[in-house]
Amino acid sequence: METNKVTIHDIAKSLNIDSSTVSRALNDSPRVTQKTKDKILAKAQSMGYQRNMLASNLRKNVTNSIGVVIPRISRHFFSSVIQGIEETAYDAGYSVVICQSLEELKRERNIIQTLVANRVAGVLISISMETTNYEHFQILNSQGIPYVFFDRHCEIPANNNVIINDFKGGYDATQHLVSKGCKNILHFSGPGHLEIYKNRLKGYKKALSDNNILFKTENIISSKLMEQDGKVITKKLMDDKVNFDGIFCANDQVAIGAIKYLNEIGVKIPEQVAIVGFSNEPVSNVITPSLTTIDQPGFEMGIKATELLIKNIKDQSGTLPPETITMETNLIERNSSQK
Amino acid sequence: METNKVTIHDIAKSLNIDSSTVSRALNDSPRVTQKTKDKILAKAQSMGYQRNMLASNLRKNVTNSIGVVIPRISRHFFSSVIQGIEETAYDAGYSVVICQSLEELKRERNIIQTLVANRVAGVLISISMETTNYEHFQILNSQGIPYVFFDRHCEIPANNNVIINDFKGGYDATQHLVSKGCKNILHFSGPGHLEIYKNRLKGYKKALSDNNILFKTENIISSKLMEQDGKVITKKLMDDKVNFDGIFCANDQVAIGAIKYLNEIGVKIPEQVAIVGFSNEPVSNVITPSLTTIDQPGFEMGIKATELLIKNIKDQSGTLPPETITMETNLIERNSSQK
DNA sequence: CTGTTAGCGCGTTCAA
DNA sequence: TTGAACGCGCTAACAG
Repeated sequence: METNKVTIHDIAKSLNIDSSTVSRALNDSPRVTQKTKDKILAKAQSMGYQRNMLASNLRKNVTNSIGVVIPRISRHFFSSVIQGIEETAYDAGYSVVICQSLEELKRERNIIQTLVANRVAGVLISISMETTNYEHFQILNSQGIPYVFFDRHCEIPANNNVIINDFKGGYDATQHLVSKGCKNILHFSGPGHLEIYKNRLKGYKKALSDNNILFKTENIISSKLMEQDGKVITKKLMDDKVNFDGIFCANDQVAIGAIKYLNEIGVKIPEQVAIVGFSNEPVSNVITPSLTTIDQPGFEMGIKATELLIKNIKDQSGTLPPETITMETNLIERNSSQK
Repeated sequence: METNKVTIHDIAKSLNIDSSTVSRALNDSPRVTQKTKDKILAKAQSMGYQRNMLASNLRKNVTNSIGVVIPRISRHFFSSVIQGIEETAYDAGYSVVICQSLEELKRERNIIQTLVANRVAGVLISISMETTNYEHFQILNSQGIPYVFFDRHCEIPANNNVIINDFKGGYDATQHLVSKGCKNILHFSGPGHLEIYKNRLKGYKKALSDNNILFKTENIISSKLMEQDGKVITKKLMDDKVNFDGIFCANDQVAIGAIKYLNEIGVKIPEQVAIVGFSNEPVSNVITPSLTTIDQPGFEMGIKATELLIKNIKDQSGTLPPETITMETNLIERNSSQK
């Protein structure tokens, strides 16, 4: 047990040089001759040396981990973002620690604390639905830990953000429904304090006004956008015999709930009712007539966010200006002929 | 910048005691009076002390992280397992590092190396489809790092495993199809070297023989079980006009591929054809007549595996006998009346 | 370019 | 029960 006890001192001793030179060589410092570097690397290899990351971390007071804070890993959108994060981070030599807030502010605070205590190199954050104040992120500033918001960002402009063009997404979704002949379009919206849902709503309003359709407040139905919400909302709509010919859903969960409920009660979704969600895979498996989705590029978003974060981590001066990257959605119209 | 520089020395100094006593108190050692303990804890609180995990890790030569090695995070089954892992680990004070092998042996080896170098407290593993030898896991033994296989385990019995009763799952699936009247049931199986697929196949064979149905080798179609495989296989079957009245799919991906292809070419899946997969959510969203699934308890599996791992981490003696926990699947018959 | 020296902050010996 | 002292393995500062 416990083999691998080779330290830089061992390899220094066997080469009659100093351990600090070995350290420099292993870190590819320019302050070592290529010749001695080669010698040291060869020796290290042959002795089966492996750097003790714990000691290295302590000395540098930082780890090679990137913390990721998301509401839920099981949401398809987030797991595809993580796919992008993982690949980018892995290639750059970082490992990824994933933490779920489960949409609770309390947990989110806790997670940030833990990540700071573990001296992560940087943090990627998509805030929870409960998050209305952002004080807990200040600790990252005070500790000099760079961070990037993605998707669910906060309205503070002085941050690094990688976000979706939610306004255009909402606009496209609504415009699509209008062009399909819908006159009375409902919007299942999210919590009013989250930027992304505010912007999707703005897009919805703009598309209506551009088409000379009157905006009605009662057509906006806000919820936490869980699948269950979709069911409950749709049930109430049907029970109340509310008149509508289109729904623009602000996310996939609520859309799935709505479709499932309609299926359950045996209501055939007519061609002219279209449901537009904001994430790909899960909705695409729910077969309805004329289903169209506004897909978010989750994977690419993960890559962009990680690249931006790493750029900030690598930056020595700490004076990089805050940056906001906006990504576009894709409207995907599905074949309505499938049964 | 860089506030929080409170160390055990600072709090020792302000109390006129030694830092070692503070260390003991903070670790709740029995070798400190309750009175001084209280005093120290109060002071630590008021000074805003936070343990430096990096230093602690170095000294103990182990972190409080659990490594998880899985093929793909975006597979629904794995993300539900992770949900269980996360919750259990979090409650026990561990953080979770997720690593994806992407079904590549090379990456899997690499990951194990990295986890060892980072001195994780333990590892949870579901092996890749390429993994046919298990030497790279020996390094965990030699370093004294406990590990547990879940779902995709290897045939080595002297390990900790949390597995599905795949034999019974395969049996139940096949029996279900037979009882629905199927006489000629195909089986979409996985790589022959993986235990789980071998066992599902055994269950299939047993159910056939119990029903006096002749087993035919040509009814077994093996692949890597990706969605694309399901499409390709089904296309070939249809093109070749192969005669069958039921399919037992060894996972959800391949089932989705099959169903999607049939949808694409406009073939209505007749009532007597049932497709049985091995994971829940994604398939449940694919609406077909008489779809039945054999659900795996992913979340519970994550909990069990993590509990077993933590038990092994906590064990000082290192002589805990290997343990194998078997979990049962649930056959879920879906309402075939939905269109 | 290389060697010397000095910790990072904690946990654990050994003494008292 | 507490204190003193040491070192985990590495890197950074300062010499030369």
